[in-house]
Amino acid sequence: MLDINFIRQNPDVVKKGIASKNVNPDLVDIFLAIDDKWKKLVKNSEELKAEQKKVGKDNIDKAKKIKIEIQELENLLMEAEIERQKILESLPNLPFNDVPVGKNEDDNIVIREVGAKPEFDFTAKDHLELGENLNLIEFEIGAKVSGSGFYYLKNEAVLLEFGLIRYVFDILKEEGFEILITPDLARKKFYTGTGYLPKGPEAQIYEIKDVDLGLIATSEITLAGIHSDEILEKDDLPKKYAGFSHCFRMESGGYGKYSKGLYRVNQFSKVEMYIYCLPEESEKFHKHLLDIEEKIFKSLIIPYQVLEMCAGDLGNQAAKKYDLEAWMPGRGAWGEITSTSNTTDFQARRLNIKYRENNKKSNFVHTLNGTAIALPRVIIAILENYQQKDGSVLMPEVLQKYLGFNKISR
RNA sequence: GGAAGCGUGCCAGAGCGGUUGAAUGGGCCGCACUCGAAAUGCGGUAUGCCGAAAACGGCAUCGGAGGUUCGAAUCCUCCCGCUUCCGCCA
Repeated sequence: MLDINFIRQNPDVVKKGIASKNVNPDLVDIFLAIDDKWKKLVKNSEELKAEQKKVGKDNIDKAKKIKIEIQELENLLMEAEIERQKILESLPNLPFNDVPVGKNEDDNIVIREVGAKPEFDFTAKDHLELGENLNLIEFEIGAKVSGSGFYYLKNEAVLLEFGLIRYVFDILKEEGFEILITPDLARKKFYTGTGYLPKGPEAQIYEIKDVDLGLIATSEITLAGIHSDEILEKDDLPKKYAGFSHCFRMESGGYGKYSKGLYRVNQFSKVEMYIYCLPEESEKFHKHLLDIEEKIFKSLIIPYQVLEMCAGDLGNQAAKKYDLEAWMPGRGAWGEITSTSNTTDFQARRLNIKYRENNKKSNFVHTLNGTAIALPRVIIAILENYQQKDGSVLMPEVLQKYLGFNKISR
């Protein structure tokens, strides 16, 4: 959510910013018009209430009449308020000035490429074939029991998932994160609060019938919720959390040739990093998150490239965002494996997360998120990059002590 | 899942229909006392919004959302959370 005062004072800056995210800049004028109307209604109704209070002490009949007037005004005020809030919540966060200009993912910038792509003297298989041959992944039973988009991991793939999680948690503890396993379900106010229902209701969240709960799409939701409606002490910042959860996404509709397999699924495991910090430090911590992501993939020896997202591909909440894409030989293309965003005070304002220094005035914190490890996609990358001519798959060296084996073969 | 109780400011804790944004104590911040400190005394100590250049004025907020009333922290309904007892389970 943007700062109302900032919009009032800098309408042109806001227009320019949201236009760069492909959002209609006229929304700003529409917002200001309704905001103006709202202000007038507030003034009128507050004056009447003050009158009512005064009069009620010695003239109850007159106060009763005022009450009726107030009710009429309050109805109008409520309408204006809902409309105003709706527009406000539809405005995306503004991109930083140094974010590349661009319309969509085609305009993202490759900052660097790290690691050498493997060269095979045989025809590389994709993870589907490897998974089947090595008895690691079962899609058909997943579809039978839970529907398409669900799968069972089997045998070494199970151990690989747990080994990766353990490995990553060791790194994150070292980097000063508090490690957590979060709930897989959260109340609606949280999965809307972090903006995961941006366009219309229930876009990609599974909701539980008859209760105010939905399956989270990422533990960003549960991590951001930890300090909602709190005022943190300045000295306690930054707060760095790394949370494991299962993630659930409906992903209804097709995504073409990459729909098959583990790349886009309805349920997966993920460790997410989340930082609450002082506004002046968020750019520093964004770099920190990107560094950790790169450290993980460097150590796993998986070739990747770092992308800086252009304004048009930033999404609703981010002021700046980097993705890591791993090389996936099975498709002969890069595939997204992490994403880290600086959401500045956009989430904090919506979730009401502030900090205060001694008795000074409080202010909104900045929040950042980044993928530490999204399991299925990393499993794809490992299977495909580490495959051998004989059909077996070697394990990254750093994982071996977590796995208890160094190779998967039949 | 059933029953009962509870939810007030940074904390503890009063208030249970009307000058109560909220007694009292603690904490914290000033000031005084002191060579300095402790103790003591005095003063201050919420947030959001609207209006004002400002001083300041107004409105809202006592878990959340509604309702009753001229008026609600106080009465009613629903929801959330906590505690205790019973049931059930890993």
